[in-house]
Parts: sequence; structure tokens; C-alpha cells
Amino acid sequence: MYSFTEENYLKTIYKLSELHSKNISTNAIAQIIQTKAASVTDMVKRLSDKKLIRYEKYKGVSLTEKGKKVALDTIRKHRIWESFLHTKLKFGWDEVHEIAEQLEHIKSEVLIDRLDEFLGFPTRDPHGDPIPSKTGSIPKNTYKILADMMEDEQVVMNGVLDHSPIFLQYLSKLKLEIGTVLLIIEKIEYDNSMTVKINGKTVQLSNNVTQNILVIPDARK
Amino acid sequence: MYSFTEENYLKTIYKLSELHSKNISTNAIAQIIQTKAASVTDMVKRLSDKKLIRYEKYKGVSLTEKGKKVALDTIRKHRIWESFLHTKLKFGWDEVHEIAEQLEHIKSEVLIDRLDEFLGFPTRDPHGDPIPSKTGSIPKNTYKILADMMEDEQVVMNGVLDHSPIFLQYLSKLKLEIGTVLLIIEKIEYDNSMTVKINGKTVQLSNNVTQNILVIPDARK
DNA sequence: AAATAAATTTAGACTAACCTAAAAAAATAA
DNA sequence: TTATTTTTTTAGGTTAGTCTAAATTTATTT
Repeated sequence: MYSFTEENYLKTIYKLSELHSKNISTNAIAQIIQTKAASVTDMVKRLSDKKLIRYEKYKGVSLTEKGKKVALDTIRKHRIWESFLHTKLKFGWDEVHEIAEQLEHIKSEVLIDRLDEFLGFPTRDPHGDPIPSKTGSIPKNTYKILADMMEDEQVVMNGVLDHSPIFLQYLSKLKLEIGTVLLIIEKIEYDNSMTVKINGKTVQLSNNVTQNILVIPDARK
Repeated sequence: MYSFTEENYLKTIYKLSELHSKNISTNAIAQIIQTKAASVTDMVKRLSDKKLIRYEKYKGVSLTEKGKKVALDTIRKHRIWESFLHTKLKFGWDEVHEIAEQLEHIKSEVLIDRLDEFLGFPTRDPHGDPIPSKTGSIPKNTYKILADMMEDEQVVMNGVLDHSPIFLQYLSKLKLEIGTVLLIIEKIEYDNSMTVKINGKTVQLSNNVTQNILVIPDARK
């Protein structure tokens, strides 16, 4: 059984690996875990001793299969709990992360299985992120970034890259949530902003926003 | 905010206080927390520094109002989670305690409020134990012990004193659960056992068992 | 390629929560 | 009431996870 801290390190390394694919640096981990680089070096040595990661001094770390399994298991729990909080307890998508950060460390395999069943085996969490299966398989995202779409295309919002409450609250205010249909009216070259139509309403989205929204082309169009 | 360990100590002291009403000894705590007396002395000093308990060397401890609040809050969370596990996730009453031991330490007031609401504001957990209110009030048990009832009385099972899985599983096997109606057929003086009728079936209950079952007189009789 | 800057690791300390072994106090028995 | 047993506390250590400050390695400039 692994500690809260160990699970958090492994989860963080997994997420960073998804983005950078290279070896993950001590500093990158420190920034996310909100700790000091020296503490990360310490922890990373212990995780390496337990064969959960590969670590070479000054060269960064990467997950072993064993470590990846623990990371995916933790992410699975996190996302199932988020789904529970959202669909059953009516928490907003901007509120679920923080509580799930705690719940993901509860030790009980049967608990998460029952919860999964209770929720009807969801495949995505409230932010559109895929929920890893029990065996640790996770569907690759085939989503596109809204910023890359063309004028006149119609797309369906399917996820976000930025999970911060502020960003999510802003999207909620725009009535922009998972499943919302977007029509791209115009792309402004000057600042890379975008004019889109959401439920009949025309709104202006900055590049900062469109870079963090994941979409798929709308089948209906 | 208090640590898992602190909450567990306070909860334990509260429960022991309910039973003995006197000052609680180091050894009694050690036995329940599954630790050594020396460790308890350590912890008890720290809890005393934080004004959560009153502690005098060699004289045992008692909760302050502040400590009692934390204890009741933890018990509230424990019992609400147990109710959730039982009524929504279909865990047996012998299975809920262990998982709730972890869940009770999740830090979020709104989470427990939402869960409470989701469950329809239950007043008792799956073992019949009362759930403390948000303000920390808890109904006094007016239940009687089955062993003390008279021949020919009809009673309703309303709780247990022994919460061990083995005992609870035994009761389940007898189809004896919260709400079950019992008719006392005969009390055997020799070994203080009891012959009772449960749903038309006659069974023999040892003194050990009847001492751990809480009942109320059946209104229907 | 040397100098400087940035990232990483080491060394040494801290805290919470635990431990064992020995000492001290309280309770019980003779 | 003294002697013995039991309970509790103290003293000194351990581990996980953290920290700061200094040393070392790697990366970047000039």
C-alpha cells in the first residue's frame, strides 16, 4: 500500500509525462507538488528504491510499469469521485477537484468498484477527462484544440486543458460546458481571438481561452 | 484543521467517556488505538497543549468542549459515510465501519452537508447508532438491552453494542437486523440464554449475544 | 572556452507519530 | 504498612516527509 504522498508524486509524474514525454525534472515536480526541489530529490530516491520510477541523478525521472499502474489507479479514483461529486452531490465542475484530491487516496478496491457501478460506469469525468479502466487502460484523446479550428466549422466542446476553478467558472458564465455546440464565426488574426456562437449568442473568446478548450467536429454539421 | 491521528484520539476518548464517564486512562486509549502507552502519553500532551483535552499526569484525560466538538464532528462524518455505504453502495453493516474509518477524515464541511442531504438527513447509521447533528447534539439512547427484557415481551431490535464484523455477520445469519421484531419465549436461568421468535422462527440466543442487542418495546403489542 | 546562471543534490535539522527500555508513581496484596 | 504488581511517564531512537543553506553539476552566455 502506498502513502498519500507517494501516490501524489506518481500521479504528478504521470501527468507531466503525458505533456512532455521526456524525463521529468525535479523542479517541474516541485512546482506542482508545491514543495522544494530538495524534498523532491529525497522522495524520488525512495520511489526509485521501490522500483516505482527510474531515476538517474541530474537526469530526471520516468515511471516504471509498476509506478504507472499506481498513478493510473489514483487518477481513476480521482475521476470517479469527481463524477460522484458532480452527478450525485451537485458540486460544480470547478469544485470537484479539491475534494477528490483527498478522496482519491481512500484505500478500498471494492469501494471504487461499487461507486463506479453506482454511477453507471462513467467513461469521462466532469471536465471531459477519460477515466482509466480497472486494468489501467485509458483512451487517447482525439480531441482538437478550439484555437486550431477553422472559420465556419461547428464543434462540440469536449474537455478543457486548464482545470483551474477561475477558468471553469468563466466558462460556466458563458454557458460553455461539456456538450455545448460552438459555431466559429470569425478568427481575428491580430490577437488570435475568436468570435463564436454559443446557443445563439455571439461571444468573443481570447486566445488564452481557446487554447484551453478541447472540441470535436460536430457530427450534425 | 486536525490530523487523522488527532481526530482518532479524540473520537476514542469520547467513546470511552460515554462508557466510563470517569477520566480516561492512557492504557485504555492505547488498547483501542492499537498503540503503546508511551505513544499515548506523547499524544495526550500535545492534545492538551491544544486545549482539546484536560490532562493531569497519572490522572487520565477528559475532553474539553473544543475537543468534544471535534470528536462529535468526526463521529457525525463516520456515521453519515456508513449510511451512504450501506444505503447507496449496498455494503453490509459488517463492512461499512472499516471504510468509514478512512472517509471520516476527509476535510470538507460542505461535502458532508451535501451527503447528508443526498441521504435524506438520516438520524441513525446502519448499526442503529445516532448521528450527531451539525451543532454536535446527539440523542441519548433510551434503548434497553435484550438480556434485561421479560418473558412474553415483544420488542424491536434497534441497535448493537458490539460492532465487530463477526457479531454482525452472526446476526445477519439469524435474520436479525435493525427493525426486526422479537418475541421473548423463554429466559433460561442456568446460562442466561434466551429463546426468542424471529419472523416465526424460534432461535436460542446466548447471554453473550443478548447483552449486545439493543431493543425497544414493540408499540404493536 | 571560460564565466555566469540555473538546476539539482547533499548535508544537516525539524516535526509528527511512533517505538523500546528504564524509571517513577499509583494501586493492590500481604 | 511495607512489599509487590501494574500503570504511567521519561529518555532516547526511528521513519516519512519536509525544510534551508551550501556544494555540485549542467546549461547558457559571452
